[in-house]
Parts: sequence; C-alpha cells; structure tokens
Amino acid sequence: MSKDSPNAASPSPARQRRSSDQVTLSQVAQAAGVSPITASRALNNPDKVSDSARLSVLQAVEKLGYVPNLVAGSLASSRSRLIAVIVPSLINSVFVEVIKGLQETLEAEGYQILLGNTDYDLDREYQLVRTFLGWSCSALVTAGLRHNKACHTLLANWDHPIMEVMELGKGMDLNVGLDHVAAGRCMAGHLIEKGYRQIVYVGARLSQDYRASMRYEGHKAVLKEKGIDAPLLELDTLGSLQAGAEGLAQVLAQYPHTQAIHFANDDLAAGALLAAQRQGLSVPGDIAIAGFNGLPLGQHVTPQLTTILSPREEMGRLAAKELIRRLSGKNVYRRQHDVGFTLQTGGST
Amino acid sequence: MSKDSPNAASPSPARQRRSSDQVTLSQVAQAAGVSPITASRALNNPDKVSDSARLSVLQAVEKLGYVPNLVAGSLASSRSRLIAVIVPSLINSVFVEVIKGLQETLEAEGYQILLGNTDYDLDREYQLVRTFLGWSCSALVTAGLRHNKACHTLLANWDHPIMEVMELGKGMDLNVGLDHVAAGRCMAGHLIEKGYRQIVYVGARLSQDYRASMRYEGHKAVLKEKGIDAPLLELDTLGSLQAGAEGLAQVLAQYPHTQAIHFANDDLAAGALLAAQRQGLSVPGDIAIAGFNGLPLGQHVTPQLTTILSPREEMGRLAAKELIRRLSGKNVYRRQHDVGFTLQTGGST
DNA sequence: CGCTGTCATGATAGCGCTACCATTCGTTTT
DNA sequence: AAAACGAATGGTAGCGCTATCATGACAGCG
Repeated sequence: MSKDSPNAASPSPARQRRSSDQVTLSQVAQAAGVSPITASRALNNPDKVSDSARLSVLQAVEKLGYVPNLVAGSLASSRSRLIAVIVPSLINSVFVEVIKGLQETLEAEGYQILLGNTDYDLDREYQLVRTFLGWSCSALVTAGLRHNKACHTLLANWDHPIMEVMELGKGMDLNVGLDHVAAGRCMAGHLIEKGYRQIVYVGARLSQDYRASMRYEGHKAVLKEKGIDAPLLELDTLGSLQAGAEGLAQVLAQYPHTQAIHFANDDLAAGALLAAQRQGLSVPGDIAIAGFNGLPLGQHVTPQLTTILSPREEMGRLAAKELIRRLSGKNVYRRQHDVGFTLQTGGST
Repeated sequence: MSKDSPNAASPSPARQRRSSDQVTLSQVAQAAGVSPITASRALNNPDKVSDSARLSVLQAVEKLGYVPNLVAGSLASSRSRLIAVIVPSLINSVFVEVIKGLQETLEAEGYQILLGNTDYDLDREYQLVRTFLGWSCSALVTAGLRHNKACHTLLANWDHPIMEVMELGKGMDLNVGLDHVAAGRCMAGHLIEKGYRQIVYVGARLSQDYRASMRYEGHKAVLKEKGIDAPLLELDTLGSLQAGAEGLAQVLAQYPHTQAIHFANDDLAAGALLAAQRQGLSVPGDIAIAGFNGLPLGQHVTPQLTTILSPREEMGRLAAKELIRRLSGKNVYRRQHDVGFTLQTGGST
C-alpha cells in the first residue's frame, strides 16, 4: 500500500510536503472551538484551562481519534519523558529484574523506556548513549560505574539526571546499588566460619562481569587475612547452568582437595549443584557450593543453595523513584543508595 | 541584519526561547563551510555529497562534539527508527528471549527499541500503543494476536508494519509464531503414547496466559479422541517454580490417581519436579511430568524434563528480519511464519 | 552549439507542537 | 473610582531537522 495522495492536479502548489493524514492538535482545537495552544494546555496542563474548554477539547480528541505527536511535543519543549536504560545483557535475568523494577515505577509516572543492550562492550555503550542523548531523554540509567573515556565526557556534559545502578561507588550523578566487594567478603566469611579451608572461586568472563571480580576481591581479602590461598577459576563461557556444571568438573580436576566452591552467581552454582547431584556427589559432604543473587531456583534445589540475596527489582524501583523525584524538580535526596544484600544460608554449605 | 544570533545584545529580542546550548547541525555546517542541508546529507546520505564536503562535515562533527537531535530529525522526516515492542511480562523469561532476538537484529540495523509491558492487560496494551504511535515508531511488535477493540481500530488505521509474535494465526499484518494448539496436541500425544491415561493439565492464570489455554485445548482434544477425561487445574499465581510445587501438591490431593501432569510451562514443571524430588516421589515412576518451552533448567534436573522446545530468540530474530525487510521497502515476503516446535523427551515421562 | 541529463549544492518551507509574551475580562484592593 | 491583580485565552515564533524544488556546473550528444 503505497501512500501517495498527490492525485489532485494543483498546477503550482510551490512546495508540497507529504500530507500526513494524521489528526493534529490544531484540528482538534478547531473542532473544539479553541486555539491550538488552549487545546495543548487542556491535555497537558488541565488545570490551566476552564472546565468548559477542557471538556470540549477532550470531546474533540475522542471524536477525531487524536493521538498526540510526542515527537513534535518533545522538540518544542525539549522534554521527552523517555528514559534511556542501558544494560550489559538480557540473558542474565538479574538485569531484567532491575528493568522490571524501573519499568513498573516509571511507566506509572508516564515515562517510557528506551532499552539498550551493550553486551558488556563499553564502546557499544558509548554509541547507545550518543543515540539516546539524541532523543533528548529525560534521564539515563546505566548498569555500572565504568564507562569509556568518550562516554564519560559525553555524560559529564549532559545536563539531565544520570543513574548508575548495580554497584555502589562514586558515580557521575545518582547511584543505587550494593557493595560487591563486601558481598564477596560476606560469603567468604561464611565459608570460613563453616570450617572450609580449600575454597575455589569460580567466575565466568570476569573481565566483562567486573562486578563478579569485585566479589572475588572481597573473597580473596578474607582468605588472605586467614592466611589461606584463594584460587580462582575463570570460565570462558557466559554464566549458565551448563557453565556451572563445567566449572564443577574443572575444579574437581584441577583442585581435587577442594572443600567448597564459591560461584560468582547462582546460575553457575545451581548448575554445579544439579551436576553434582547427577554424578552422585554429596553436597555439601563431598563439596560445598555457594552462589550469589538469590535466584528462586536456589530455593528449590536440594539441598537449598547458600547464596547472597540482592534486591534487584527493589534496586530498579528505588532508582526509578529517585529519578522521578529529581525530574519533578525536588532536588537530590541522596546521591547514593546502598540497597544492601542478605546472606541466605541453605543446606549446600 | 538577516539573522540575529542569540548572543548579540539586541535590546528588544521580542521573544526568547531557552537557548539549548546544544550544538546544532547548522553550527556544524557553518564550521564545515557548507549549507545545513549538505551537512544533513553528509551524515544521512553520505553518497549524495562530494568526498570533500563529507570529510569537512565529519571533521566539524568531531570537533564540535555534535550529537544529532533525533527528535527534530524524526519530526521533519516522520521516520524515527524506533520500534515499539510490547510484551505482557518481563518476569517470564520467554518474552525476554524474544526481545533479545529482536534487539540484536534491530540494533545492528540502527533501530532502537521502545519497550512496553502490559502485565497481561489489554487496556494497558492500548495505552502503550497510543503512546508509541505518538512517537512515530517505524514499526510495532506485540506479543499475541488478541487486542481490545480500541487497540484494534487504532492499529488497523496505522500505516506502518505491525508484527504479532508468539502465536500463529490471522494477524493484522505480519505474524511470526508457533501453533500452540498443535503443541498441546503434541505433548498430549506423547503422554498417551507413553501409556499414561490419568493426565492432568496444570496452568497458571489461563485467562491471562491464553496461549497456555490454547495448548490445553490441543491437549484436551487428543484425550477426547481417545475417550479420556482431561481434567484441568488452574493455579491462581503466576507461573514459577513455587507455583509448580503447589500445583503438584494440589493435583495429588484432588486427583490421587494421576499418572502424569502436563504443565503449561517449564517453570511450573521444573518446580513440580524438584518438589517431587524433595518429597521422595519418583519421577516418572510415581508421577510423570511434562512442561513447555524448553528452558535450560529442564535439561539439568534429574530426570531431564520432557518438554516442547520453542525457538524464542529465533522467533525474535526472524520477526526483526521480516520487519527490516519490510521497512527497507522490499514488500512482504511472507506475512506468516511458523517457527515450529520440537518435542524434547526426557526421563521425566 | 544548443539540448538534455546528471551531479553537487543550496534556498525555502515546513513537520506538529509548546514557550513566551500579550491581551482580555472580571474581580479584588487601596 | 481608579488601580492592581489574577485567570483564561490567544498570537507569534520558533524547537532542529529534512523534503521539496531550484540552481549552476559540467559531461555527453545530435
């Protein structure tokens, strides 16, 4: 269906634009017998117009099936009610849960989410940020505090709220997250306390998932304090149940005396636990297993997985609330929010 | 004085707009010594300008740190390179995987995703569609073929591609999905073939997740053909491991002679399987369990879960490719794509 | 040598909406 | 009664970009 309407043979219309048959605000205004600007106010600042004007505008909207052109509105007002959200991965359910928390809160306030996925690539992040700034987003949410140089300068000169989530630290603007080093310390402390001494930390793609390596730092520090070695095994695949199973196998091969494995996340840990089960290994008798994140799965396997519960949806919701507060003019409540974490001990350690 | 630059101290500037300090294309053009329209072409239709012009424009862009204002561009061209994606849930990983497939394909072509979540509410979907149309999206992707009346008329009058995914049928425009009734038949057939006769179908919120109830229809039809009763148990919570465990308990209570349970999805099925394990029930000896989706988890539990594998990322990728084809002018390849499904038999049946 | 065709570039005029003043009118204040 | 005020409304001028047409330069061609 090609949409060429220039059938009327007007000899010299000078210039012609494709007439987008769309209903415009002016048409609504005309139908309602008011000026366009009043119609605009009736829709966007209802309390700035009289009841009668508002009513007739709303009726005209209904009658004509008017759909506001948000692009034009944004250009005119340089406000878009779009929020850019940039995450490193959609496979990892952790980020999806944060998005979920963001979304339910932001949508309720009339904001839309522009979603970007960097696949753990900071250059990709920069490109996404550039694009999103071009949409005059009202704010930007990004996972993590690390950005490349270009991205950093771009954001530093941007005069809208920036929210960095997931980890805690000195960010560019607003920050909601948790202390991953502390989380690593916490779990390592737990394992020590349980009497384990031969403990291997297993992560996947640590250079990308640098938050997992921050947890390893915490883990290592605790073991160091006790004079214990902290071997690290890095898998080359992304975190998954499958990878966890492989991690278990590699640990057993490389460090046969291992008593406990501290996995970088629950996907790995659960994968290892289920694999151990298949192989007839006793957990924690033969090997203890711990994870991170507190995924539901961990509570349904036998034994239950010892893990650290991170409040992911809550993180999204809190981030959204802070952004909304900021966007409504109320300036800065707190720049940094520690959402904390909870050690959840299960039978697996 | 033809144009008054905003910094010149004109005593009575009559009207003043907040001068958005942002670098504009005109400034770039000026710095490059070309007209704005040439600068525009240099960025958007590089092969329409001379090499020298293109080069100087690109240098000016770099030097001034120009970020194109996509809002203005979209208004002028009524093309936005935004794709609206509307899903009913983000908790259900199935939709996230479709989004992932869409995204990796669309982003590569320079499209951005505007994400909306209906929470299985068709009125909410209508609101989202309205908003998204206001952004002059280039296309819209929505999960499912069912919409409310208002949404339907709105979309029917919209002259951009509409892609309905997940299920298969007569859609508004393009459609990529699978036949859920057939999938239900397939699994029921498998269970029958395995010799089970007392089979309960367990779903969660079937009025919302109507695709699950389509699978039930298929399931029921097969049993009917064999003259077997097809009891249905509907859970009131959303699909989750926890709900699956509860489903198992309820089935055992209400239908003590049950030999097999056909769950609406793998979350439920895996939850039941793990629960059975905790309770010392033998699967499939005491009870057989089947699911739908082919989540990785199903392959890691013992016994492996019998399920139906649906190509979710593939569905997203295919949908994106079809959209891109359509958006590039190449008209309609095929309006409807059946991505199919695969029965994956595991030890659980 | 004029005629047409192609290429690179530019001038102009919006896209549909809202910010910014200006105006009107009825009501309050001094 | 005059002045001051606030509420409702409207006129105008853009927001920053691109579609459309117009132009000039130069090549090919009868």
